[in-house]
Amino acid sequence: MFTQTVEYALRAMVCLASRPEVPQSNSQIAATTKVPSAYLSKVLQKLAKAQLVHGQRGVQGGFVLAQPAAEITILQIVSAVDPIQRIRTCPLGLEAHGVRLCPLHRKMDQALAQVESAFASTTLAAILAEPSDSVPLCDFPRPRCAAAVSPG
Amino acid sequence: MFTQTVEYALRAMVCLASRPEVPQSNSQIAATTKVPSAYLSKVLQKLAKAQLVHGQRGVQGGFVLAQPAAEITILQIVSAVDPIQRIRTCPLGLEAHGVRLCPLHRKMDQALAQVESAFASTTLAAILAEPSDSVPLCDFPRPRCAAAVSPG
DNA sequence: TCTAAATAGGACCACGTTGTCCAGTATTGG
DNA sequence: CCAATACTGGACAACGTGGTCCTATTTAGA
Repeated sequence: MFTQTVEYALRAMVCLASRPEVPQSNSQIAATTKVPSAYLSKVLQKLAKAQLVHGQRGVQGGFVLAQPAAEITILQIVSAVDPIQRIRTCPLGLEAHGVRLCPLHRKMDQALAQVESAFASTTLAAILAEPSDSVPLCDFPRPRCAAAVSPG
Repeated sequence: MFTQTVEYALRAMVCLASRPEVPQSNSQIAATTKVPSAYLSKVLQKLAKAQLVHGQRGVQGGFVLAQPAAEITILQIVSAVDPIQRIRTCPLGLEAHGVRLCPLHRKMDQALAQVESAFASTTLAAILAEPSDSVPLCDFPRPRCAAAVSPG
């Protein structure tokens, strides 16, 4: 239902949000998120174009969030890499349906709207703050770990 | 978000449900639903394997619903051609997440669950019965038309 | 200034989905 | 039995997504 690219983008953003201070390089993020690094670089480029991250070249460079995690929603991330296509006009091109969709497409669009709304109301910060047995991207069960594996 | 195949399958099922008595041939359905007929035949085969429609060969053959429209849900149709993949285990394969997903994947799966639930609670009959300005697959605005274009 | 680190971005390939075409087979009617 | 109808199913082409690789460019620091 969601594309691989969306999954990757969300992982990368969670990774960045979990250590907001230091820039993280493509390969660091790739290691933490288990995303193929060459492909991750494409995804990060899309996120950069959408102004969600900022990439800094050169030694000590890497990526940082372009805004505080509390101000970035899941929907923004999804929209940056693979926007949810709402159904706005009849897919059959029937004149009579135009903007007022028939019950079938109305139902489908309602489902899309629900997803959109759920994603719009969830920020990166909320994801990281949520109490849980497990922490995003982190392989040890208990809390108190900084959500990302600390590099050796 | 939803695949083309899902869209086609739903159209075909609505088409069949709108005239439950007579079998409709592939090309009739294709014309009504504006789906490429060669591809529609693949979709109908999937629906047949899922026991949602029954195909009858030979003269006067065609497809009919295998169950009453009131007993077929949108979810069944979607599942037949392109099942919604719920997130059941951590996509990163992290041991600690196992069944108890981290907040990120929990959120994503909740969105999937919402869609699933919306589709599970909607039947074909409900789609056709719903009052609306426009009728599925039908290009004239007012009700009282049988939801499918009557053949000349 | 030179080198190493790191992003930016283009070219390219593999694969699944979508879509087409064609031969095979069942069914009805004459 | 014959012919027309219509589903069944396999082979194959077009296309977009996911994924790899290689080169150019920027930047920090010795």
